[in-house]
Amino acid sequence: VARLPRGFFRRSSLEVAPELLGHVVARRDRSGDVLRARIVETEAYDEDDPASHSFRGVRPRTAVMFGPPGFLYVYFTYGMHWCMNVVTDAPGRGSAVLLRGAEPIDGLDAMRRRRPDVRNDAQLLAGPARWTRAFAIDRSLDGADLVRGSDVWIERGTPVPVEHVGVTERIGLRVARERPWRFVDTTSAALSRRYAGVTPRRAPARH
DNA sequence: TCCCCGATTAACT
DNA sequence: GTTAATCGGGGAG
Repeated sequence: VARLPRGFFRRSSLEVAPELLGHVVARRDRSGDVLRARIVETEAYDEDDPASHSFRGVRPRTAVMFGPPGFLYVYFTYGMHWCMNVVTDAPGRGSAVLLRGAEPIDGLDAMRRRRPDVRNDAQLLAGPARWTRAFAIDRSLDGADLVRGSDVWIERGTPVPVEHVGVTERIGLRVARERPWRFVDTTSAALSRRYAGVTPRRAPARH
């Protein structure tokens, strides 16, 4: 199975985020189990974006975001959760795509082992920190090469057709929340938040 | 050094 | 709908 090439990631995060939907994240864990999942939810972040970790420039934590594309940026948050991103755009540009949700394909037993409390398989990877826990992703994978590495990579899948790509505001932000930079497969049951569709407008007043 | 709060989640009312 | 858990980043002093 072909991996997505470096060039796929060497574009703006706003282009890459919706196009990642439908492709497959693969992970070989320390037990040798190979896990696979179909991407159904992403968010774009960029350096001109007050909500992005790269907004304040290069820091030890965010150095990977400013490096070459096609690498994994992993960060720790809320004192207990890991989240993973795909680094995008040219080197020097602090941009990335947050991987927020996916549908399990292979390695279900290994995922369930890490989340024995989750009843519904569709919920195993429905959220950025749920996904990293089920995939055993932590700081040791920060900076992993998705194009040539053997711990985590991205295989070519079937892109989600544009009519099934939903666009919404990003989740959990207080700053720049309004940017419509979250992308979902509207047909998926593995979203971190249900896609509500276009907000219905109030019927025009009659007179 | 101190303080605030976060690209979250689960368990509440 | 609200909130506790838990810790590292970053700004203020």
